[in-house]
Formats: sequence, C-alpha cells, structure tokens
Amino acid sequence: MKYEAAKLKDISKALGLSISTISRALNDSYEISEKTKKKVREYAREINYRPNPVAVSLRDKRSRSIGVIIAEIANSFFSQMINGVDSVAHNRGYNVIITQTHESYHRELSNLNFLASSSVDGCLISVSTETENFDHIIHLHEKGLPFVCFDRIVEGIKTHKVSFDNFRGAYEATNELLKNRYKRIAMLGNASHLSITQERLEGYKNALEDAGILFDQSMVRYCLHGGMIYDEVKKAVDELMHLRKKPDALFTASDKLTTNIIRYCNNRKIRIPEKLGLIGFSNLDIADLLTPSISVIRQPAFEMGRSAAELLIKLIESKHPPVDFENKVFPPEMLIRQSSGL
Amino acid sequence: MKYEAAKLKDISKALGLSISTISRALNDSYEISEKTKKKVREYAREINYRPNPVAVSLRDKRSRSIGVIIAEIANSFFSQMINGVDSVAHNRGYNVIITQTHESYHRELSNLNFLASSSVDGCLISVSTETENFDHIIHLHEKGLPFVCFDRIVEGIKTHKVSFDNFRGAYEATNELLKNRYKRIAMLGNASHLSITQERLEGYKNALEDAGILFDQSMVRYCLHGGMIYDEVKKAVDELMHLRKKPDALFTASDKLTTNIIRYCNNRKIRIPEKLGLIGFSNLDIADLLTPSISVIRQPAFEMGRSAAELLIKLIESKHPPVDFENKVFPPEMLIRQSSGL
DNA sequence: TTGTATGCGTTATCAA
DNA sequence: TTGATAACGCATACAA
Repeated sequence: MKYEAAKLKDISKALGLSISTISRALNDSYEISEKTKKKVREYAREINYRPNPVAVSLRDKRSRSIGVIIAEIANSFFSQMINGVDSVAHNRGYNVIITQTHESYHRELSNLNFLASSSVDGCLISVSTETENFDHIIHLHEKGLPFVCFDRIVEGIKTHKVSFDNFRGAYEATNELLKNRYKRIAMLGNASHLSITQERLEGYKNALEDAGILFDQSMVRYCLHGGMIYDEVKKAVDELMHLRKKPDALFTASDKLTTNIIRYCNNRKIRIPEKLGLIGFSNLDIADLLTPSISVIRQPAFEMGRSAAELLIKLIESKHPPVDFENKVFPPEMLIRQSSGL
Repeated sequence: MKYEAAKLKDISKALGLSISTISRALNDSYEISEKTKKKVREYAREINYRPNPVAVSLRDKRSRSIGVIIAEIANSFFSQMINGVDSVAHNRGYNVIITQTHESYHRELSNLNFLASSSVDGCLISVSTETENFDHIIHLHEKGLPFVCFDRIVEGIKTHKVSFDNFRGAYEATNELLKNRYKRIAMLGNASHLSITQERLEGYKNALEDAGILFDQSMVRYCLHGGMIYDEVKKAVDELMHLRKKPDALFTASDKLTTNIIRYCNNRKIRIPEKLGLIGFSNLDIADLLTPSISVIRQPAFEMGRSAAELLIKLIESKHPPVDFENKVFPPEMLIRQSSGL
C-alpha cells in the first residue's frame, strides 16, 4: 500500500461537484457561493487535503525550493548559516535542499547540475576551495537561474552577494597579536585563490604594515583543503616552525585551521600563548572552553544565512531583473580570550 | 528572463521527430533505430538535456526525495549522521530534504506535514525531546508513507529502526568512573520520557548495581531540552551540587549536556577530574583538545546515517511490504581520556 | 520504426 | 454560479 495524499478528485467525487469548482472554492474565488465554499473547505479539512506541490510545480514552473551548496555541514560556520537560511525559507514556504561539496570542484559541478535539473527556483552558493573556474555557475546564471553568493564570493557574476568583512577581521586579529607584543606573526590560510583568503591576507598585511613590520612571504602558508586534512596543516606549520626565524604567533584564517593548529600544538607540546600566540577564525561555540581559551574572529553566520536567503527569495519573486545588486558585508565579532596574549 | 531547462519538445522540433520518439531514443528503447538514437543522444547532450524531475515525479508518483527530521543541524551527532544519509542518498539518486525541530513538538508536526505534502518518498525521523505522542507519525505510516526511525526510537511503529546501544554505552561509561574509584556518580539525562534516556538510565543503574552501589533517585536529573539551554543545565547541576551527599562524578547522557557541564565547571572553577569525574556522550571531534581531555561515549553517527538511509530506500523501492523489520543497534565507541579518572 | 493519444494533479480560460 | 477543457513535461499503450 503506497502513500496517497488526498486530491481534488476525491473531494469532487464526495461532494458531487466538478474539480474546478473545488479548486476555486479552496482558492476562495469570488465566483463560488459561500455555501459551496464552506462545504468544500470543511470536507477538505476533514480528509486533510493539501495541494500536491509536484503538480503545482509543474504547472507554475516553480518548485518553491532553493538549493544550497556549501563545503561541509559538519562545520560550525556552515551549520549556523544553514539555520539562518532555514528560518527564512520555511517562513516563506520554501523548501531547502542542502548539498555538500566537501571542497571538491567535481562535486560542486555535479551538485549544481543536480539542483538545476531538480528545478530549484534559485541557489545559494559558497564555492569549494578547489573551484578556480566559475563558468558552470555563470553559465546557469546567464540562463536565468537566480544565484546569491555568500562567504566565498564568485567573481564575474552580477548578483547579490553576502559576505564578511574579511579584511577587517584579519586586520583586527593581527593587530590584537601585535598589541600583545608578538613580533613574528605567521598566517595560515585557506586555498590562496579564494576571495576570502586574499582579503584576509590583505588585512594581515596591512596590520603588519601599519605597525611598521615588513611583510615576509615565507611567514604565510596555505592549505588547499582549508584545514580539513590534519596532515596538510601539520606540514604547513612544520615548515613555519623550521624557519630560521620562527613565528612567535599565528593567525589562522579558517575554522578548521584553528582547531587543527590547537591539535598540532597539543601534540607538539607547544604552549599557547607563551610559545605561540594564537588567534583565528572560528564559529565553534566551545572555543571558550579550551585551555587556554581561544581568541577568535567570529562570523555572524546565522545572520548571513538569513540575509542570503532573503535576497535570493527577493530575486526569485521579483518580476523584473534587479537594476543593481546588493553586497552585504557583515562585520566581524572579535572574541578576545587567552590564546592571543600573555 | 526565467531559467528554462531544455525539454523533449526542443529536441523534437530541432530534429523533426515526435516527442515520443525522442523520449524512447533517450531511454534506449528497442523500437528505435540506432541511427535515430545516436542523432537524438548527440543533440540532447549538446543542449544539456535532462528530464524535468518535476514532470517525472508527477507521472511516477514518486519524487526521489527523502525527508529527514532531526533536532538540530548544529549538533555534531546529527551533522555527522546527515553526512551518512547524504552519501547513500545521492549515490542512489535521492534528494535529501533536512528539517529541524529544535526539540519542539510543534515544529516536528509542521515539518512532518510539510514533508508529507511535499511528496517525499519516505522519512527518516529522530523525534524531538518534546514529543510524547507519536500519533502524527503512526498515522502517516499507516497511510503508507515509509519511515525509518533512528536514534530516538518511536514506540508502536512497525518499521526498521536504527539505534544505538545506549544501555551498553551508559553501562561502560558508568563503569569507567567506578573503576577509577568514584563513589557517588550522578547522571544528567535528556528528557526522561525519551527511549534513549530510559536506556541510558538502565545502563547507569545496572553498572551501579553490579558494583554493589545502591541506586539513588536524587542523583539523577533530567533536562527537557537535552542540554540546549544552559540555564536548564545549570539548575540541574546546582541541585546536584547542593545535595547533602554531593556527587564526585558525573555521567552526562547527551552531547550538549556534556559541553554545558564543562562550561558550568569552568564557571564554578570545579576541577575535573579531581573534584568531579566526567564522562559523557559526545560526537564533538575536539573533545580531545579540551583540558582535561574529555572521556566520551561516541556514537557512530555517520554509519548510523548510512544505515538508516539504506533501509529507508530499500523500503521505498520494495514492491511488497516487508515481513519483518530490522533493528540495527550500533555499538558504542569508548574514548577514555583524562576527565574520567585521576 | 515512428507517431498519436492519454494521464499524473493543478489552475486558468472559456463556455454554459 | 458552475462545468468542461487545455496546459505544464514526461512516458507509455495503442495506432499506423
């Protein structure tokens, strides 16, 4: 026995009225008498009738669902951001389909095709670290599929963007370390071609510059997988630690980098903040429980998700293509704790 | 300009063949000549044709999507479990729609209605802590909507279940504390009516009993929101700590309870494990980075998700209702670290 | 080997 | 005020 939801035909048969009358009655059409409406509505409630969304989608050529492409659900930033998306989408009657790239370009491509062919009405996307070519996105966008980029921004696409003030976050983080008299501050970044990595690098550079410290390329290392793979992080830090002029502090430019650095220091018995000052991007809600407690740059992930979803739905529901595009930039929340200073 | 995917009619017009010929050619029907097939396939690839899944759903009365109802995405156990679901679902060509209850019965109800009316082919559900009455689930199940229960099991529903050996996890956890000579072990549990809470309570009780320790009801406290709300946890532990015979160790029976207890002890400057031994359920992948490192009972969330998704898809795709139902019980993984012993 | 007609559930247009 | 019909895109039974 397969699940069969109630349909118009059922009501039609039961009440001896035509299907179109039922449809109009339920849609509160002015052409239908109050008496009929009442009768229809009552019976509909009784058998728990709901319009079949698949049929409505086919007819309306819209599915009332939006696709989300992110790197990883099991990441505090993304899961909080999804909560934000979820909260507005469900309020507005949209379905959310979440897909993960696990930072793979290949998976991003197939997820995007999957979503496009699933007739989502629009897409929220934060590109994978591996993605260097955005043609697949731009192509679909030009064909009329609404997109909103968030977090990791796609260059060359004319649409709304929800981003984070990476420059300021990195600047203030680096500055915090400088204030606490660290002298040789290294940076560990995500894949270097990502917009967010470049912006964070600039913030880091500028803070050093403003403090009169010469920027040293060898103090910067990148992890293509954004810190997901411990060995990659280990290799990068090992290199830094074997420099003739070792760093005395570290600025980590992603969530997973931050936690994996802590793991590294634990393994190597490197004392934070005495031997190595640390401040990094993180949305983990237990960063305060680590010893030492970790100073972090927190991104307002929930609000970013809300905002991105709102913009996307606005895009989807607008009759005409918008003339100009918003670029919402969210400010960092600095949570200064023990790891960044003595 | 709205996004319009290629359809059969486009190919039909371009090649001067009927729609049904195109359809059959693409479905590799024996009735179509190789020459035609080739021509059709080539053109289809060229314009990147993909069958419109909405039309297919309407016709086939199946949407190739499954619904997932969980408490919270931003929870390590659930996000890992979703990864498991995701990995099999996408392999089998199923769409995953995730909804969160935030532990509210009301939201569970509306999510379930939403999913059912969205024509999902089946549902994976872990009920909210608030849910004490399962009629909404049983009702839909009886009407033929396939369900698989996981983690928090629904009683009175005849279907596959994917669960965790809560008894053993709790038993071994309590036992670990006993081995380390803690004498007064308290338990902090999730909502008391949940199956998992009862099972964990039994494991805890039995371990005490086997050690010849009298079970004391006042040493057990429940948090209706599963530890989500700090103040609720605080209140519960405060009560325990003001008992005449205070506990010297604590077994926490959920992820969020474990982290919030650590927060409590930090705030109150209660030293773990000296003043209070601690072991708890947790799937956080940085439990080893806390100081002291936290001993945990880990649930194989990813595998549970995989398993649940496989069972659900099997249910969906089987012609006949299964004669008997599987009850997959996953064993605990005990990660003994510093918090549970001196 | 290919084309025509039908139905999936809904709503809008036209007719009565 | 209500009913019949067409259309959304696809797959299939039936015709040719």
